[in-house]
Order: sequence, then C-alpha cells, then structure tokens
Amino acid sequence: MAVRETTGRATRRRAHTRANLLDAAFTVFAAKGFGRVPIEEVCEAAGYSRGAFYSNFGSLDELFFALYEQRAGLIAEQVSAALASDGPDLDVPSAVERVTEVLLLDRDWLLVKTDFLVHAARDPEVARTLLEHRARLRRAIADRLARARGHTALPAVLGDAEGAAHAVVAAYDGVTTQLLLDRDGARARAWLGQLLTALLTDGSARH
Amino acid sequence: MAVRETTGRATRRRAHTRANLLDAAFTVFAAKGFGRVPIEEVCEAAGYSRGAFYSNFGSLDELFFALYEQRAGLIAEQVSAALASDGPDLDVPSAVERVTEVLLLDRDWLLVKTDFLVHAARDPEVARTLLEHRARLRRAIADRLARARGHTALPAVLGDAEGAAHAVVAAYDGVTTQLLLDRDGARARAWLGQLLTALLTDGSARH
DNA sequence: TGTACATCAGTGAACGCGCGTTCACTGATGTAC
DNA sequence: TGTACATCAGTGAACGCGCGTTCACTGATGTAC
Repeated sequence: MAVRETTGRATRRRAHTRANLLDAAFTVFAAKGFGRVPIEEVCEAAGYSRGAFYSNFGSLDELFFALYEQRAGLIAEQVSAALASDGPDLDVPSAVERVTEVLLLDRDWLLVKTDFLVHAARDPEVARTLLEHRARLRRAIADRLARARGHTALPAVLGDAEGAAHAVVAAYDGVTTQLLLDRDGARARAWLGQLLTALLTDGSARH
Repeated sequence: MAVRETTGRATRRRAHTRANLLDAAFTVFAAKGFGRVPIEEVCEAAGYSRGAFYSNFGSLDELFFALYEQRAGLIAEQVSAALASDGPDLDVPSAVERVTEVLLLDRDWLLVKTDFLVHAARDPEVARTLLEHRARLRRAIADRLARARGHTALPAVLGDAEGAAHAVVAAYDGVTTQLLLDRDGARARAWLGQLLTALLTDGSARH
C-alpha cells in the first residue's frame, strides 16, 4: 500500500490542515495535558470543525503520537547541530552549555514529552518508540564524547562513553522533573550544566 | 472546625472503607493511569458501590491527592529509616545501596508518582505539595551527608551538602524515567548506585 | 487563458453511550436503659 | 447481658451532560478540454 502522494490533487490543503491541527494540539496539550483535552478543543484552537479532525486522524491518540514524532525529531536535530558545531576536539563546557539550552528551553515540549512518558510507561509498544528516540540521542552524545577522548578524561565509575552518555540523559531527565515543578528555567539550565560538568569531568573542580 | 473523631460512633467502619478505596485506587491508578479510570472502576476493585465513594470523597482528584499524601509519607519514613540505620559516621556505598532499594523497588509507586508530577506541572498549588515533599527528602539526605563530612569529601562542583542532596534527587528522578520505560528494576538500581557514587565520591574510582 | 466538471476536504447537525452525580432507601453499628 | 432505638454508612436506580463518532451536505481545489 503506497503512501498517499503528498503532491497529487487537493492534498496541499490537507497537509496544511493536518499541520494546523498538530500545532494547535501542541499548545492545547501543553496547557491542559493530554487526556484532559476533548477533540473539540483542539479543533477550535486550530479553527476547524470536528469533522476536519476525523478526516485527518483516527483518534486523539493517533494525533498525539504524530505530534510526539514530529517534535522529538525536531529536538534531535537541534541537539545534533549543537554537538556538531565545534571542531574535531570537544570543548566540554561550551558543548554542555549549548545542549543544555536546546533541551530545557521549551517548557511546553517538556510537558508534552512527560505526558508521552506516562503513556509509554503503561504501554510497551509506545515505550519502544520513546526508547528508540532516547537511544538515538544517547548514541549521538556518546559518539561526540568518544571523539573527544584524551581531551577530557571521563570518571572511571561511569564506564565508557556509552555509560557517560547514559548519565547525561539521566541528569537531563532529573533536571526536567525539577523544572516542571518550580518553573525556574534559568536555574534548571545552570543546574544541569553543573551536574553534567560533575559527571563528565573528573570531579577535580573546574568551578 | 475540629477534625471528625476517628473513634466515635460508626466511624471505624468509615475509616476502613476509606482505606479500602485508597488501596484499590492505588492498584487501579498504577495499572491504567489517573484520568483513565472511571470512579466505578475504583469502587468495583474495592468492592463497593459508587455511593460509598461519594460518601468518602468529593471527587477522584481528592482521592488521588489523599493517596499521594499517604504513600509519599510512607516512602519518606522508609528513606529516613534507611539513612538512620548505621552509626554516626556514614558508609556511603552501603547507604546508597539501602536508599536505592527503597526508592526504586515499587514500580506502581513510580507510576502513580509520575501521574502526580504531570498534574503538579500544570497546577502550582499541587506543585507546592510535591515540592515540599521533595524538600523534606532532600533535607534528610543533606543532613546525613553533612554529618559525614570529612569521612568522604564531596566534589567541589556541587557545592555544599544541600547541593549534593539536590544532585541525589536529580539522579533518582532521571533513573526513574528510564525504569518506567525499560522496566528493568535490577539494572535501574545498579545504575542509580553508580550515578550516586560518581556524584558523591570524588570521581577517583572506588569501582 | 477560460469554463464546465469531478473530486474530495472540511462542515455541522444529530445520535447515543459512558460516566459523574444525586437521592430515597436499607440495614449495619453503636447507644441507652 | 439483652432489647429497643437512633444514626449514619453504604446501596443502587435514575437522571442528564459532555463528548466521541457518524454522515449527508457544500463548496474549495484542481483537471480536462
């Protein structure tokens, strides 16, 4: 079954509507939480009737998954860019700074991502999707760290670059939780920076 | 307004029903997620009619909050106990081991706690409750760490014992996220142990 | 380029189910004597 | 200790609203000539 041509016939309009619904859903989900939002509300925010929704998605879940995929892809690209943007040798503090900025800047995304986590935690199929995204992110980080070996030694307890990347993700998730509660973005970014520094350098100061 | 006597008249029965509803709710919420559970389902699981629910709680939210308070209190006690259970000097690895065990053993609790986080993230009033619990936990950890100063030096990047306690909580939250997704409890506990060791000791091995 | 036509995206009224909420009741639990 | 009584916890049927889903329609968009 071939994917519907995105160029043929009145399909530009369709794609446009779909994108509008996704954008509206992002805002509304972030504000109220997935599962507390009736279809009607997404449609209203996007400026369509409910029929338009059913013409584009089979259910709110389907839209939610599409939304997650879209945004997660976007973030992944931004992180890659942030990691790629200096020479072959890694400047840890500056890379940490840039990645931190990407990961913690959009509170709405953190909210939606957490909603998605809650679903994934109860549905192994959904969890697989999320785990794959995380694995991809981790690999990007690990690769970057590996390439920088010798420049900065990693603490032994964490094992190899894979282990260190794992720790980076854990720190990110931990700080995310705190940020969701206290809404202090600046502090969260500073704090994530410190944590990553503590984890990635050898504990010996660099205050 | 005095709190209703828990000993007077047919109130033992009432307290019993309330406890049954809370226990049933814990199981059902963990399985399906708060917000995906109709009142009827909690009542059925507890063996009561819906009227019994309304006789004890004003809404599912109210029950959910009561449930959170109850369980969070329980965990807090267990953590305190785990921290108190050796002499005046702190044996970091063994304390880490014990606390890790308490914090990551009950997946159902992690699920319910995450549901609660999702609500708190959108309601500052609810967030206050959760932040207070976290602050209490953090203080217990910080106190314990402070008392052990000199025994094990903390890395400078994290600042004082408060900072280190903050890091412990962040690591816990981070590992929780991973555990919710991969369901590998043993690995999560090992991993949290490593992270805490990396954060609390001075990076210099102790493999 | 202009016009007639076919298709299909999006409309919005209508339907009906699930579930929250109420309330007159019943019988279990404790009190008074 | 036993019995009559009062209270109030828990029952379950009934009500009705919110919202998911459907579908006959309209008019916007692209095609053919």
